[in-house]
Amino acid sequence: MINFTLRQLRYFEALARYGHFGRAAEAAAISQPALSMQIKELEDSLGIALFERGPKGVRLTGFGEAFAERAREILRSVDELEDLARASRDRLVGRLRIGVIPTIAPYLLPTIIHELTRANAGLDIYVRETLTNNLIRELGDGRIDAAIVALPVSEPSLTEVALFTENFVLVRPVADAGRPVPSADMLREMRLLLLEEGHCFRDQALSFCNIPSARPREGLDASSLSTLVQMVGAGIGVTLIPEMAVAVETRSASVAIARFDEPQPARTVGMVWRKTSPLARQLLRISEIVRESAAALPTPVA
Amino acid sequence: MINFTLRQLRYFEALARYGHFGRAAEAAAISQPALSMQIKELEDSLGIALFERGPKGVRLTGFGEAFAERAREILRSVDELEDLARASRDRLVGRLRIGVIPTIAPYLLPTIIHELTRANAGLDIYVRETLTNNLIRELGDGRIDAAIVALPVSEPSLTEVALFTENFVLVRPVADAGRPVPSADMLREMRLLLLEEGHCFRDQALSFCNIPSARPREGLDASSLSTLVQMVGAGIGVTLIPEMAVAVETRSASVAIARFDEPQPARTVGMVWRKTSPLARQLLRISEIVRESAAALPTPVA
DNA sequence: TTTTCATGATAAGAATTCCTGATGATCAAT
DNA sequence: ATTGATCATCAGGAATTCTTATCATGAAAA
Repeated sequence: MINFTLRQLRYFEALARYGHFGRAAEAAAISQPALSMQIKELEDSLGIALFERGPKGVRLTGFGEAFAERAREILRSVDELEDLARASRDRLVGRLRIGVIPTIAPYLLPTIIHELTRANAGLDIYVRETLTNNLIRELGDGRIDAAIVALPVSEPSLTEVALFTENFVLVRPVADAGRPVPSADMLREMRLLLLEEGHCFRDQALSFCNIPSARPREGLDASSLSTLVQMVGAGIGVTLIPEMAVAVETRSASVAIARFDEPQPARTVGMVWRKTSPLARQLLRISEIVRESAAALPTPVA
Repeated sequence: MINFTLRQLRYFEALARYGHFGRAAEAAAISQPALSMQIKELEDSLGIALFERGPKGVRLTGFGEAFAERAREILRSVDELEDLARASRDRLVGRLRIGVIPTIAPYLLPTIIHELTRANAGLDIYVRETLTNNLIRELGDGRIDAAIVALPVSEPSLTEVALFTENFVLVRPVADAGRPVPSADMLREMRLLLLEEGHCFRDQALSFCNIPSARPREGLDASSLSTLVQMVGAGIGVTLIPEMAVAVETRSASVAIARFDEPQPARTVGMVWRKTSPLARQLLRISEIVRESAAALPTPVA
């Protein structure tokens, strides 16, 4: 059974380079007998001589030369692998799989993807956009590395850090623009358009209005904030959207935006990952980048 | 200082493959704690986690996957290197540099090169044709691996093995064809054509005639047996050639060949190499191939 | 919940490997 | 012959690696 070690390859390389046990041993920072033994062991395990010993030094055999060529290549690969490790130690490298809920993704992702790739060249970012429940499950399965969702998640196996808090604003037809801002109770009596079941934002909006989320509601639910705003523009009703969505969603729709009186409805957005994730340190740094990116987004004047 | 071992790489590969310490340890034929320790050591030396531990097994991190890809490549190269060693153990491989003296080379080389490459596919044969002195020097310098010369060489640092003994035959003009074969003493009085100084064959011929080789001689010396035979054909004199040369050299010249009476002049041809050469075993086998090749050569009828 | 099971980590001692320093053997040059 | 240089060998000790036994943790089952 042939079985040499990287150490032997390194010693071999030194001896091939110097052609002299004493000097090669010095270069390898070991004693000459240690080098002799390792070379001998290497040759024995290979069953073929690598060097021809002479009184004035040693010389590679024909096989030794072929061996040296491949050995150097292996040592080079090993060095590169070590370099890769060194370079990856603090930087995030390779693949980052991040999940984001649909009511955040379209507004936050362009910025944070840009910031992350800028800060970490060579980082491949995969994005998964789906409902919170799915994200939590995929996080547990190791299908994604982190998720950006509304807090709290309250999974003991997950670490969660808050990123920012955002208010919800009222979206109503332009005709209503000047009218007073309705209270939560008034809102309950209005025709309130909401997202489909499963979106946490739907539950948050209902909660603000003190409406039990289980209660069946008349009217169609929308599958995206964009659709909701279009429906408001068509005069079907009113809705709430997170303020982060205002800039994007009201660009092409003729609707009026109004802030609620204090206490404004709001939600806390955070990032979560497995407590056991070895990326914990890097994920914490990423969460900071995301926080800064979010803070830099334009706030709607309302 | 990062410094991992091939062993760690192999263990890592097993764990990456099985995703389970126990099964990977079994596959690597070690205990589970031993695997745990080596993986931990590897991760510590890299300064970055390779696996994410979970209660139902382990999973590669993003960096772990990049690492695995390169690690597998390294392990593959190592395997190939071991294969190379195994394949080279008994077979002669790579480069064989062999020297042959000019009075043998043209007659023996075609056959033995053919035989050697047939027996050892992948063997590159380099041939050096020069005088014995040069061959011995180049042998000592490691510029060639073996030499085929007339014995004895009497260098204590060299191993010499006899290959075959060949007689010398007389080459004389066709007009002399029927005449009795001259004795060594008679030969001394005839016009004997010889090779230049430095050829051992010149000394061997002179020795047969009991002529001191130091004595200056009239007439031009030839640089090859071929020229000698041409000169005989032109009626300039007579000469001796090794019987191995007869078939080739008398093909196109009109000369007569005659064997001497016993004891016929002869020389022993052998192969020599450095005693320290690690190719010793293979060279001995090669010498046998050469011996057989020589024996198979057609003997002149004379 | 409590128990059980599976998984990886840790600890202690034994086995193995590796290294150092001293010495030996060989060869060449003086 | 003597000296100097070179590589091999040896013995003892240091370092590494392995095994067995045990622990800690979390998930599944009762």
